[in-house]
Order: sequence, then C-alpha cells, then structure tokens
Amino acid sequence: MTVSRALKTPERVSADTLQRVRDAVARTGYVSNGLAGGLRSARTLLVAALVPALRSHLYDATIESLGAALAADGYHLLLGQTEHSPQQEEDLVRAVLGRRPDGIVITGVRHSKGTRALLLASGIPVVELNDWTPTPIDMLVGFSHEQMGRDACGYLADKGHRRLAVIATDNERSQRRTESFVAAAKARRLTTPPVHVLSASTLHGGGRAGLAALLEHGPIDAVYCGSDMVALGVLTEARARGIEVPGTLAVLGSGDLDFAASTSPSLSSVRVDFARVGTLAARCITDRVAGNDGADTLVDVGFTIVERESA
Amino acid sequence: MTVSRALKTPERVSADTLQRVRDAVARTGYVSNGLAGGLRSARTLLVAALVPALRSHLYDATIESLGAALAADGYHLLLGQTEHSPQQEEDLVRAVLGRRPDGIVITGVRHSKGTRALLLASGIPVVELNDWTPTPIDMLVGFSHEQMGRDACGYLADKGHRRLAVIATDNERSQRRTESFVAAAKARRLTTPPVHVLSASTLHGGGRAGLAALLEHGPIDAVYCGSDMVALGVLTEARARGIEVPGTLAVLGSGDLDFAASTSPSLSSVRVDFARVGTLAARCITDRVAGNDGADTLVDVGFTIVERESA
DNA sequence: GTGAAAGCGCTAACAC
DNA sequence: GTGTTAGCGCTTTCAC
Repeated sequence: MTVSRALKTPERVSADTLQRVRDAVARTGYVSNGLAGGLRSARTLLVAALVPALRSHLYDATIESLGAALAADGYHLLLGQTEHSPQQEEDLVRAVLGRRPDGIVITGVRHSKGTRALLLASGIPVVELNDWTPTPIDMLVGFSHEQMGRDACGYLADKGHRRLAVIATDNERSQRRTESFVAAAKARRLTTPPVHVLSASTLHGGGRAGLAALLEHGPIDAVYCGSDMVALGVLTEARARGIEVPGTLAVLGSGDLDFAASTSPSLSSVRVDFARVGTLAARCITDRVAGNDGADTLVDVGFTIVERESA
Repeated sequence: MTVSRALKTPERVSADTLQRVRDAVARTGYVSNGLAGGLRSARTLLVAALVPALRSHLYDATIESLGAALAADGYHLLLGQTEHSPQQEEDLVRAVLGRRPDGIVITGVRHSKGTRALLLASGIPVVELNDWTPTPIDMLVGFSHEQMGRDACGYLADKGHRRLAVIATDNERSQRRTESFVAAAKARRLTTPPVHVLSASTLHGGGRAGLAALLEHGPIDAVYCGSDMVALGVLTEARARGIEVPGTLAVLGSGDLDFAASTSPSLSSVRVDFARVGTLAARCITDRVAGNDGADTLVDVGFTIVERESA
C-alpha cells in the first residue's frame, strides 16, 4: 500500500519512505501492473479510437492530435480499424470494451443496432466523430456532410459556373455529400452534375482519370473533388490537356492539405480542422471522466471554403 | 469456469451448455473483462507501437498494416507518439509496459540506456523498425539509411549528373541519409552537394522554397528529396521557373507515394515497402508469442529506386 | 464435460 | 504517515 502511494500520490508519503521506494524501484526495475490497478480501481487511463481505415489519410490529423491530447493527461490510445464494415465495427467495439477503456471515440454516426446497444450499455463516455445527427449515442464532434455538399455547390455556382461535376470517393459519407451537391445544383436549375466515383486508393491518378472520364460526356466548367489529392490530379490532367485553370475549368478540393497553398495554380479547398476534432474529442472524454458533465457535448466544428486560385 | 470455457474454447463445452451461455450473454450484455483475464493468464493480446509522430505520414502505411495484421490474430494495437524525444520515449515505454503488452514495436534503433534496459527487462518480444544495426534489442525489421543515401547518390551520378543537391527533413535518420549521400558524392570526386534542411511540416511548400534556396548558391543538375511531397514541390517550382525536368534538373523523391506515378513528369522515387514492414513486425511478435522462436528476426526489407521520368 | 479452490497484483476502505 | 483487510473478475490447476 505504501509503495502504491509513493508512486501514485508521492505527496502523501514521507520524504524518507519515498526515497526508499524509488531506490527499490530503480534497483529492481519494477513497473506497476496496470491490469491489476485497472481491475481494482475501474480506471484504466485507456481510450479507444475506431476509424474506418488509416490508408485514406483522412484521420491522420485527428488521431495525431487525439493521441497527443490524451497523452498530456496520462491516457493511452488504442487504435482500431473497422474497414468500413458495420459487422467488423461491432466485433471491434465488443472486443475493445473488454479492456474497460475510460472512453471511446468512434467515427461516424451510423452504427449497427448492436454497436449502439454495446456502447450505451458500457456506460463509458462515447464521442462520435466527423458527421452530424441530432441524436448521438452520447457526445458528438463533427459537421454536416449534407451542408458541405450544398455549400460547395453554392460556392461554385455563385462564381458563375453552370456545368458542374463531382469526383467523389466510394464511401457512405462522401456519397451523402455528393447527393446534396447534386440536389443543390438541381434546386438552382443547373445541369445535373455528372458524378465520377473513385473506388481505388490511388487518389492522384484517380483525379486524372476522373477528369478524363467526365470530359467524355461533354464540357464542364467546374469540378468538386472529394480530396485535395484528387484535385491535384485534376490540375495535372488539365495542364496536360491544355485546359486553363481556373479560366476554363474551376477546381475545388477537400481537406486543405499542406500542399494546397503552394500548388500552381494554388488550390481552393473545403477545409475542416481535423486537429481540432481530435483535441475536442479528447477533452470530451477527459472532462467527463473528471466529473465535469454537461458542457458542449455536441460540437459542430464546421468547415470553411478556402478561396485560392483554382476556383 | 464453464462460462469462460464456452467463450474461449467453445469446442470443449457441450452444445446445450454453450447455447445457454450464449443466451445469457446476449440477454445481459455481458462483455468479458480483459483486465482480469490478462492479469491471471499473463496474456493481454495487446501490442504497443511507438512512433515519433504521425504527422510526418511516414508511418501511416506501417501502422495500417501492422494494425490489420495484428487484428487478424485477435490482437489490439496501442499507439504512442514519442515526438522524437528520447526522454518521452523512455517515459512512454515505461507507462506502456505497465499494461503488460504481449509485444512492442518501436521505431528506430537508437534509444536511451533506460529504454533499452526497460525493454530488455520486460522479457516481451521487441521489434525495432525502419533502421539498421547488427545489435538490435531483440528483433529488427528495417533498412540502412546509410546505404540509401549512398545508392541515391550513385543513381544520380550514374545518370551523368555532376552538381548534386539534397533537400532533407530535420530528423536524425534523414541526417544520416544525407551525410552518406554527401560522402558518396565526395568519394566520386563530385562537387560537395549543398544541403537544404526543412524544419517545417509543409512539405510541398518546403520543396518549392528549398529549390529556390539551392539555386541561389549556383546551378545544380539533380536534387535528392527526403519525401515525394517535397519532390513534388520541387517539380512545381521548377515549372514556375521554366526549368526543364529532367532535361536541366533531375528530381529524385522518397517514399513512392501514390501520386508519384501520375505526376507530370512522373516522379522517380526511392521506395520502401512500409506495408510489408508492418506485416513482418506483426508476424515477428505473433510467431514469438506462439512459441516459434528463431526464424528471421533480423529482416532487411531493403529499398528500390523506382525509375520514372523525373530522374 | 463440469466444477471447486486459489491467486494474479493491485487499490478502496478503514484503522491507528 | 503507514498498515491491514478484502476483493476486483478472470483462468490455472486439479478433481470428479
């Protein structure tokens, strides 16, 4: 008991005792067993984060800042990939809950009934990420994909572009963005935008191929791309074809990645502050664990359209 | 005890018992407590991975495949960021060992004495990553940065380029690559290559600025870049200045990222199979846990120089 | 195929 | 400021 105190609350132990404990720890290489501690105290200082996949690079900034913010409070991050499969997500949630994390961060707001039930029953803080719903499982840090698609369309239309097009990626949230982009175009009585969906992981090459495919169906004035890398591919293909950007073709990317500002022409992009998403998610959980209930538990981080040369 | 068997080794329980257990689990929402199980059995199905930082994107592919390969065997991945600080690395190792992981994966081969001691004393499988030494702590999956710098220089020199230059990033391994590039150039009696070191995180912009800075010191024939994104920035800056690539300036990137094949001109790049690094590291640990000692515990994954248009 | 006993290494709770 | 007791929820071991 005294050793436990010396290590966890050194101020509650005499200087002499503390020294003797530390000497012994150094001499023996003792490392406290967190499993036993967690079992007894019901606090593990563990937070699990579940993302669809790392390879999309969509979650890098979020995971980086989430991990860093948690580490600052002594928490560790357990990372799981659901591979966009609801079943795999549910299995992973179950397995991860077995480790009794102090909180869980999970991408999206559309989960299987089983996943919701498990999460609700666990009683731990849950933060859903990067989507929007008025009825989250618990807390939510995200933004509306419908609004994003609509605003992207509005931005391009307001610039005077009539013949719009979309190059999207193959997942549920991207699909909702695209649908709302198309709906917004219809509402403005524009030509129905043709949509090219990329299934592959080669984003830049997909952007090149996507523009080529879209042009076969007729001329277009502007393309909305699901990622900046795709937009960069579009820029490259346009240059290869002698199409002027933004003169003849406007290009709008997503993500505002580091290179967007320094390409030529520089890339206009829909920006989400993903690092902030991670930091906020971490705070949601640490605050709740610390007993500060209430507060902002539904945060819309929003997005901004960063205007540069390409659109 | 019967419940434990039903869940972990269903084949050793009667069909009737199994059914009753499963019914009860479903009815009550029972999730087995992995802390208690790990405490008793001394197996946690947890593997920790420590990387300098995620924001460099250098470890994305490795972590992705490491996590996926581990998940296939029922393991979970605990992710920690050391921020390039040996002290932070040591603290993190200590904290993580407290969770009694079944294995640990750690980037690099240069660690503090304390880190080595902790790892050695832990008795668990340790895999060091993405560097090379004849004397690893335990197992090693990596490659030689010295050889990479040397070969990059050889590649460019063999193409007939005399005035070489380097744009490197600001970390220890990159520095060793650069030093061996410069040494190789000297050995070939070429002009000592000027080196531009990027401290920032904006890789593409850094590439543009880096080329501009190098050109102020005089003309160059070829640039070796520490990342493909930097190389892409160099390509952009060269185009803006009317410098022909590869005619006047050859550009060699690193990483062979997805866009390298479809830029214009396409990018020659030093490629490392980072996904394989992750898969191999996972296997090192799962094999060892399963009792299959020996085998390949020092794997040189090597690298290849992918020849495309830019060099 | 099932069950009883014991203990993994901590910390909450309570003495003193 | 330090110590005693008990128990967190599993799984190892042994018995039947």
